[in-house]
Amino acid sequence: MHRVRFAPSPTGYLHIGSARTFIFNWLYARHNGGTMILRIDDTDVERNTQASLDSIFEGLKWLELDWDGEVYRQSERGELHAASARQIFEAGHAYRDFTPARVESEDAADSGHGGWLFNPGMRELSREESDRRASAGEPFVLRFLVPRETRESVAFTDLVYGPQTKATADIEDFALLRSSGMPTYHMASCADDADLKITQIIRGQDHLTNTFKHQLIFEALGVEPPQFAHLPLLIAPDGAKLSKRKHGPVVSVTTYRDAGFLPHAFVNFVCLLGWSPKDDRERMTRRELLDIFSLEGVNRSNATINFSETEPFDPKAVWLNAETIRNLPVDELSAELLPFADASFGWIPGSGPEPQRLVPEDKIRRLVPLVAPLIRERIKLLGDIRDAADFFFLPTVHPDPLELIPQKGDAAMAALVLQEAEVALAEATFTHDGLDAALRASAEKLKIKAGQMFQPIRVAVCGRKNAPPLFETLEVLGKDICLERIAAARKLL
RNA sequence: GUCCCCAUCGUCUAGUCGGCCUAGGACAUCGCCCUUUCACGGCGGUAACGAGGGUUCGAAUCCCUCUGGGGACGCCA
Repeated sequence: MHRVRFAPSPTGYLHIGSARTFIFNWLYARHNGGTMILRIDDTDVERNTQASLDSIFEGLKWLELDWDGEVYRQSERGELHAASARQIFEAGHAYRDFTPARVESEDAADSGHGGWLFNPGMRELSREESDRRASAGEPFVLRFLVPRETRESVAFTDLVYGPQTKATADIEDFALLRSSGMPTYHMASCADDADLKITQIIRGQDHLTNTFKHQLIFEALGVEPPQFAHLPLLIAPDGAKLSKRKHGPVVSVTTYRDAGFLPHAFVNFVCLLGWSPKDDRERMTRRELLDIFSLEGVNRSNATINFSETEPFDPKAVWLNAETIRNLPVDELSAELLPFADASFGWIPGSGPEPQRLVPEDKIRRLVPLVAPLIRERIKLLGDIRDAADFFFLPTVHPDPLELIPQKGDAAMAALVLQEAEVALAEATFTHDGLDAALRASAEKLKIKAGQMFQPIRVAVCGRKNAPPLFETLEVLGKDICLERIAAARKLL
């Protein structure tokens, strides 16, 4: 039986690292027919926000990842945590430390405070004195009494990193309960994992050294510790662990969503960071992913995710997204594209808090399925529709007169082409074949190359040189708009 | 500072017990082809075993040292 959990703390939006931890847990659970539990680690009341919690749920919903109904909040399980702490204390594995809290000093970790293990005098306090001071109301933290005298080391076998041991002499007396009575992360997490019968804890490698402490807690609680699998960390191009504070919105899952990533492309990309199917496969469906996922394929070294000021997304993620777009059936792609089209073209830019419609919704709705097949090979993100398809939606285009001039031609040729095009198109059937026949005949008549014929027309109707294939484009635009735009372009010459 | 982890192309990675590795794939990049533009697609190129010692007939693969990188060391999670 496999029971895994995803345990985010709601102190910021859902970021890529957390999403990956979720995905690996999810894959593990689904692959093994296990259960996936969601647990909100919200013991730090100071830093928790509802907005952050919303963002986490929103992100998971977008990724189309589910869990098995059970959602727990640590803040509602205080009694369990307290009881567990009491149990450890009564069993003699913890002691009260009445030392006042250390004041927030910046480099606490490296300013000569190196090998801190415990506060002097506190381990030795007799039970009577400890009880007396506690009942007198003196504040204390409950610390784990690391068994340095009776035991050399703590060991466990990580499912990814293999056998791990750490000398008890290197483990400090960590806190279980704060002076407020609230449990620390270590206490709450282990008490819950034990109570919820979690069998595998799959989490970031930044917890690897914490695991020795957790091992100790489980033992003190008298329960069999779960198995652990630590995942290599995701690091930024600057070499540091990915963090919201340092690297900004690019680490947020919603940033990917808003730019027009498809959920599965994102999941696919994230899976490739620190895990490999070992057979050179890169694009995988969700089905394939969960069929072949295994902790054995998880790597041990950290993975750099590439992004920069100019390219906010890892090029491989973008490629994967483009591939996914190209392989989507037109109707599905259209549905995905619709909100982006509406946001890009539907409204008058900067029309204030109550935006005004620029293009009617039904027009956008009608056009998107026609445009989708023409741009699917030309966009990498759904949001690219804004630049790739503007001329289909916007009422007017503004061609650069210089661009109307064809290769190895001049303004006179452009004028001639447009004049001829106007005549030919007025007669032509607006289908791919009809337009093909009409315009090639025109080129022949003018004794110019097909390309020279097409370029001025393309620029006239699209407003620029780079656009989807001409005939399909003209067909979607329709005769009226094409003739109108060609006439307008002629005036520019 | 103390402890832990890691180390193959720019990036993500393959490399089961050491020989089949003159190190494979993908992205990115460069070139060519296809082509009405842009894309897509096809073909090809550049590009890596951090260093030094061992062990061995033979090491990217095993051991040691160094170096480099990351992480943890909080009454945060």
